[in-house]
Amino acid sequence: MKEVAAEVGVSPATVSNAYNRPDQLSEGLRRRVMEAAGRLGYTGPDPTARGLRRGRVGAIGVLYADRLSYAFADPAAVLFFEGVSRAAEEAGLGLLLVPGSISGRHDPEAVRGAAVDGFVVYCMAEGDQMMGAVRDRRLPAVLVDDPPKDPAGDMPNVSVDDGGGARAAAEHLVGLGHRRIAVVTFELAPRPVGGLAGPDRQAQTAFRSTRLRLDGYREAVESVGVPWRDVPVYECPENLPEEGERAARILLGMRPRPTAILAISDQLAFGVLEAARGMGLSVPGDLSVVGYDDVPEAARANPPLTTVNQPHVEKGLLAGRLLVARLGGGEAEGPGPLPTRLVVRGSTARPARGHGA
Amino acid sequence: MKEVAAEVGVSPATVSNAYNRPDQLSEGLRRRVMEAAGRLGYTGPDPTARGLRRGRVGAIGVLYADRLSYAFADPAAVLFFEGVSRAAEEAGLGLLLVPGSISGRHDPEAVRGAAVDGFVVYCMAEGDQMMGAVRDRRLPAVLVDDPPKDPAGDMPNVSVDDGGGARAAAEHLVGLGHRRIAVVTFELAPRPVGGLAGPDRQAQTAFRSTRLRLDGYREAVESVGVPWRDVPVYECPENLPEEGERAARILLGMRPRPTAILAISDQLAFGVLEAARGMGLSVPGDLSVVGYDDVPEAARANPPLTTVNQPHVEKGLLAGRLLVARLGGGEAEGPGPLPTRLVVRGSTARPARGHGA
DNA sequence: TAGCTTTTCTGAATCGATTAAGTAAAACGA
DNA sequence: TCGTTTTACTTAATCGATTCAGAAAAGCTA
Repeated sequence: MKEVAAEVGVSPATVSNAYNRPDQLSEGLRRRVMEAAGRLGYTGPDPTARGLRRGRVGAIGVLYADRLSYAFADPAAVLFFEGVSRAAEEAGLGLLLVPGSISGRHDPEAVRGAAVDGFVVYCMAEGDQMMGAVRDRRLPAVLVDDPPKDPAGDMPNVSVDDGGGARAAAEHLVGLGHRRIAVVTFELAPRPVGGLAGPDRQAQTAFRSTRLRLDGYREAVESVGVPWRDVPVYECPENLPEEGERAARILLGMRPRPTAILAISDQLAFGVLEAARGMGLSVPGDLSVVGYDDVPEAARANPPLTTVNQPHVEKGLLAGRLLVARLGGGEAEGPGPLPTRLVVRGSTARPARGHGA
Repeated sequence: MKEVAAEVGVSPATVSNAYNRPDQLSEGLRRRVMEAAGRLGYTGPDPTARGLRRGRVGAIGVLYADRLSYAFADPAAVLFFEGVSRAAEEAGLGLLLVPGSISGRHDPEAVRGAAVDGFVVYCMAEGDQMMGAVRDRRLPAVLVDDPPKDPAGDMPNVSVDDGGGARAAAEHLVGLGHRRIAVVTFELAPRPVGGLAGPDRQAQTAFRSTRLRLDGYREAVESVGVPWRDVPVYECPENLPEEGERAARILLGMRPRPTAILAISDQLAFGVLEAARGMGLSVPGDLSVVGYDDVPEAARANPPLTTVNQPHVEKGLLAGRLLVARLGGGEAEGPGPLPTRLVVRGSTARPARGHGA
């Protein structure tokens, strides 16, 4: 910029104005500045320097608890990102993806070094050290799905009615007459091992939305007199269809065999469907399956998956807009929990006779 | 930082060293600095200021031609991002998503303002003005899939064997005996209208990989004596299953009806499958369908989709690593075209009698 | 034409760090 | 004990812009 100023014979301040407030200088000079800039290959103010001086870098960070590559493998997370990116776009901001873990190690370093104006914190376990790092940055932040227990900070949050959605899913099954129900869930807490999760393990559930869903399932089955301890819960170490398949093969190998499976995500449900196919079980004839998320693929699955819709994109959009509002100095508060909705498709039906009660 | 320095009674340089080169000062002082920092709520050097001084901000930008929300809606793009994010993670860098279009307007502004150390340019049309903006930034950049015609810059690229993959797909169909083949493609050039694309429109194809695929199809069908003009090509304005469905309904309404459809992406192929279902056509009995990309859902589709596998994640990983190498000052060159591979599943078969020739 | 406002541009401080070069003190070798 | 190396810090320049408080020039009014 100094060079451009020298070339035109004006002060750097003027060049800066040429870019940032064209009304502050005469039309002719502005043209000359731009022309000289073009000649010297200057494309405008350096984003970093501008960021430093202005105190805003023009980007919002999305903090994801795990490795970024996991996030991209999860269609629900991707839908959420889509929403956030839309909000960022509206505000003309960039979107920096900030991993909570780097090469497998959980490390708040990325949070400290992220050049952003604020954070959208997604999918963070309660009490995660990452939250401390976010707070320390003293930047506006919006929490999604998992508001931490300590409400010390003034961070607003956006969440969905996870409990209600899960309850609706389970009520649908018990309403159809299912009594032998099994649950396939993803990580209950960071660094999971996988396998059947007894009461102890379930009590460790660190993700709020996960706990809410499990509680929702529980309420529904207990409401028809099925004790929760009779409902096997299989914890998958990763939210992948292959893991869901493995879990389902184990659950479906139990006797008496479950007549229905509640999967805590569509990804896992797809695996359950695959397992049923592989074991020669027809869905929904021999087995009913309910997913969670209602990702686009759910409608195209074979059979079309009954699942719980949650407004992922809207969730991201609202979280993003909320952050943008906070960036602007507002004290905007998060909306109440977003609605979830059971979508009945072709993967659920009454249990075959003799299996129900 | 100045405050911390004052608190401890040392110079700011020492505080900086405490964070960046702990070996430069005594253990005791370092502890005192850290302790004072904690007391004053200082979390370490400001990323922006550090970026300015060091000339590196610790982030790489992924430039996507369209709106970010479109990118997230495309599973292939998401897989690519996954690869790039993995490379970024390896190098301890952040990932900034840079939209080529903001609220629908194609605008290189985001490129100018992106605080990054380099770009991975994905899916850019040839001759896009965006490329000029990237070049002007004079940052290392890696081109993916669509190297622009002018090889003026020294930007390396990573691409896949799109022509070969497409040819294999079409050869598979003609090998099965199909002669009435139709093509469903996504945008041929920016700002598409959609509809049947005649030779004129096809000649405008601005995305290199798209043209390579179309050419691959063409070679294969012409090799068995079918003139390319007899192959209807339907251009969808967006890469969405719904668009593929609409396209297929139109193509399948033509008489004589095509016995096979080549879809240029799996997303579109899913729509084709849906259209066939809706029209009471069995796949592969009445209609064969081949996709492109081999996204995870392809294997789970009903029927499992025959498609062309391309290593999306690896492509992103290589592009990311290449950029990282360039960032380090290396002159690393891109690998040759990555292989594509036809994956035959359940959506293709010999045409029903009487429809072939 | 004097006095006043407006327009157009400049000077200089500032944002928050990094880093090469330099200095004072401590440790070391002979 | 003197010269030399090492250790532990500091000084001051720099990264590339923004922005506020003026100053000079121009335009306007009466």
